[in-house]
Amino acid sequence: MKKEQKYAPAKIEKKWQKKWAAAKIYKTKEGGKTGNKSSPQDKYYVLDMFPYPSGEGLHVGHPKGYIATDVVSRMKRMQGKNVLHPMGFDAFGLPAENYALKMKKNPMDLTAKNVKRFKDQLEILGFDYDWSREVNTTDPKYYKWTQWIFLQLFKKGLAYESFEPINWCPSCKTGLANEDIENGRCERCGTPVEKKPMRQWVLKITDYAERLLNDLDAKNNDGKPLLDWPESIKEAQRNWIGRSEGALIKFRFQGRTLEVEVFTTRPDTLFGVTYLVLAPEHKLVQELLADVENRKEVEEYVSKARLETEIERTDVKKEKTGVELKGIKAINPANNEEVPVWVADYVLADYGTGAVMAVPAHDERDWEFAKKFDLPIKDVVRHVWGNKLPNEEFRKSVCAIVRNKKDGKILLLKWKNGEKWISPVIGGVEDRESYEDAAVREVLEETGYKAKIVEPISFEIDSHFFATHKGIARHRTIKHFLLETNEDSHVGVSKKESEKHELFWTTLDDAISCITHSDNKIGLQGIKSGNYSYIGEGVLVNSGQFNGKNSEEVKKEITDFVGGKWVTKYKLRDWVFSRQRYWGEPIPIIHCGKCGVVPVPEKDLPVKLPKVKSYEPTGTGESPLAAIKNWVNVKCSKCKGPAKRETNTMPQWAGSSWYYLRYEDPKNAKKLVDPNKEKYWSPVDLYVGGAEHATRHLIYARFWHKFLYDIGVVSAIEPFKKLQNVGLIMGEDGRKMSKRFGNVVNPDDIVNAYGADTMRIYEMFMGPFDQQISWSTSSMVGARRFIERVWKLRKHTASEEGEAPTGRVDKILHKTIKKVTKDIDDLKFNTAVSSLMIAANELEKVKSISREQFEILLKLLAPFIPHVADELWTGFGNKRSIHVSGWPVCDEKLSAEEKVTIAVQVNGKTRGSFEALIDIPDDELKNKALSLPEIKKWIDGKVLKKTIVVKNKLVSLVASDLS
RNA sequence: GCCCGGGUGGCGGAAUUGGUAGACGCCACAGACUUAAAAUCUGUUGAUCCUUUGUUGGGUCGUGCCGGUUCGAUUCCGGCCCCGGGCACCA
Repeated sequence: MKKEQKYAPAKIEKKWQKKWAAAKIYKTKEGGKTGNKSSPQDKYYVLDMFPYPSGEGLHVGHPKGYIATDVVSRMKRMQGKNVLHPMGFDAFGLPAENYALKMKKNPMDLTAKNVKRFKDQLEILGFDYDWSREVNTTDPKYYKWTQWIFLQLFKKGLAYESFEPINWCPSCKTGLANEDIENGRCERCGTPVEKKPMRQWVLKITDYAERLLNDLDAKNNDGKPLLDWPESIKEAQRNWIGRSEGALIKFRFQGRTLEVEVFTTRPDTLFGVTYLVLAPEHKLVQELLADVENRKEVEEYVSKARLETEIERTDVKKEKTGVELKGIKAINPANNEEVPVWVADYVLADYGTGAVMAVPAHDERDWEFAKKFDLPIKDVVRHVWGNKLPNEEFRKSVCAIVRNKKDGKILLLKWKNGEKWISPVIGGVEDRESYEDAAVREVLEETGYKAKIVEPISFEIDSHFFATHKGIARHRTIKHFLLETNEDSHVGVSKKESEKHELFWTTLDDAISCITHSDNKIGLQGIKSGNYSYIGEGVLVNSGQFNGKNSEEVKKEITDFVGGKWVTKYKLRDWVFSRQRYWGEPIPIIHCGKCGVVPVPEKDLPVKLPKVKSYEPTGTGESPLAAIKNWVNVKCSKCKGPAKRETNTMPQWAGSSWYYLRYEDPKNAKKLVDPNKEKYWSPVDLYVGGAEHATRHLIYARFWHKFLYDIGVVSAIEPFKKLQNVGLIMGEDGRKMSKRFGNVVNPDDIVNAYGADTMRIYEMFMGPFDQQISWSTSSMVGARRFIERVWKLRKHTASEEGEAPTGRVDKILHKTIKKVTKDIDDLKFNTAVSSLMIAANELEKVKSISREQFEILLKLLAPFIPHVADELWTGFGNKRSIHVSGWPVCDEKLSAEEKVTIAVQVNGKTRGSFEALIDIPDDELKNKALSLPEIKKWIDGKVLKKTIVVKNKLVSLVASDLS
């Protein structure tokens, strides 16, 4: 080794990348029976979400996840695992196609170029991918199997043609899946999505909803979760799948045989139904139309609703609209009451049955609708406060909220009874007096204000409580009212009343927070929200034989009573799988005039995507492929008669739904994956990628995997054992890195200026891996300094006959081995790097270290800074690369501390500390603590009341004054 | 609105069966080296008050806010506020 060789990353990095490639040290050994004999316990499959090679190129944020898997895979390899760490490209789909259209290039050529550029950019970072296993979703050898999976789905009835209206992006000119929509807009281009009826292929993902949901919480035999995934991703999937249980209940129509079925999660409120609502698209609307008195009005409403975009339609703030089907009445099966039937767009056609029973008293949306159209509101669930008490005295009472007409302030009473109560006007209802009269009378008596009732706010609520000031248990039935008054209507108040409480005016918000009893707040909360429906649980009233029962407990009983069915519904929709675009896998289907829909025989796969001159989307519901006559026109594979190919293509998410399996056996021409190899490698042990894939890629892949499991292609029920999210790297200005903001940092520039190793270790060090964080080039220099110090540390090594290794060095090293190993396993790279820095700092302080000791440090560093590590490693004369050497193992004996610092606290505050041998008895620690001068100072003249000793940690003394 | 994360110095962050808050790094400041600068090395670096001017020693406060449990709370409990994300007219 030359003595004063300077650290020059540019020189060593290229050199090592070539050497590694030449020596094939990262080539994965074959698994399974066909391969080596290593057992599945020795394998480790670590996977990145493969990139979508856009034309934009990389910024420093993109490789962060790849660096992490690289670190993990390198450690696992050194630990003797058979590591599979592959990389490939997801290149079909809208983004590439739109970009190609913009650039006026063929997407096929452009994709090849982008992939090349992407690979070059990845290569300079020194990753350990086994490129011999590279996959590309646009390669016919690959998409042959994507098409094959589609055929299997078709055979099982899980791929079907549908003519239902779907989401259509008028700008991208294609249909979209529910998952491709963000707040009513196309996720790609932001254009508001329209509903468009058209023929399309749909995958029945809803058949798997239950399993997709349940397996999120499944446990292994050892009680650990089957999916070691971030809770946020699991939660996002639960929300997306959106399971809810409820009842299907049939309503007959007055004077006809027709029935309508509604779905409700609240069959307990059935007696409170005051009208029925059908979605505008509901079939029955058309069927009933002939007998509807206001037919024209209804028709107009329905066609208007069809034209609305998703955004207009689902805007929560929008006022409710609807039209009554005049002359049509439905019959409530619970009490045979006739209720009107309405059409309104607040009912969604594609959830539940597209029809709902409206219970305005107990549903906010129905309440709003009923208020607007002046429909009756019938209370059937009574809100109850507190539990029934013995010997209750029953009272009907009112809670009168008085509002000042001028400034909207609310009148409250501050009670002088010593309990510090604050309440609105409350009082009992006299015999033969109405609630309304009582409210007005009480306000006048207690406050001296003449007030008028504006509206009742709630139905009766029940309150059970113990009136401490009177010493009796009470049961009140309370009704809240809103009244209005103005200051000049004050007529004075009796002395008796003014002794009881004083009056004050305050704002609505303030009133809600200062009222002392929550049963008196309900009215005010209703006024604040503008909605007086009660959606909580309670006791049934006005519900015939079910009166007095708890609403939660009575749900199934009422369902049975009316012959309803208890069912489970999901928000998850079937996966709209057709795209009317060029750049995707052709759907392997033939349409024959005689035979109908015919699957392409498996032996004819792949159905290759033909080269075309014009791949502009047509917007007609046909893809550009429809124009290629010699491709479209084929012989029917059944009857050999003239037929046409399906011209729709698959969505972007098709190829990525199974690619992880192909890495296990990338060249297999006969099978998607060899079962032995699949058994050996599956599942993926660690999967790293962005959280934005929570409800698309990760749901689709789980769905396909479960299907492949069902048809015996794969052996595990879930594809990805552990999932780790990578946090975005933002620009230095805290915004997303984007050309638009001019804050893009290019990895090539960073590597040129500082070296790949510096960029790698900095990205691992900058913060918790899964957290979003801003790039900081100035912070990164610390990483470069650290590498320089390690570089210099090599001079620190003693010559062969040098000094004997000290215990201190071994202790530092073995503690570091333990920490770094655990941290990498837990993907806490920032603290792993931090402990490596600490170790290097410590080693610098020591006079000299042995070669073996330095090599331990190098091995721990190797996953993070592979080039420097190998350069220094071979500098010591090692022949084989450090990356195929063994990972150090912590020797607990060497890493154990014999001395610890004991903290001493007096009355909970740390007042001193001392060094002590490990594990010495409590008594000795206590005595030593008491003898310290800085401690004596605090306990002199006091009585020691208690002593707490925590082994190897602290002594806590509790002392108090003598008196 | 519902659900899931999170809130710690000038900055990124560390510390979890409750036990010395601020590891590690950046920035900043001071010193060494240098004709000089850069680089490098050494040291200081939460706020505030007292003491010292023999240059140090010590007190109080401090992990979003308020309250509670405890000898002791960033950590546990109750109530709020703010930020990020998911879902949202899903009956």
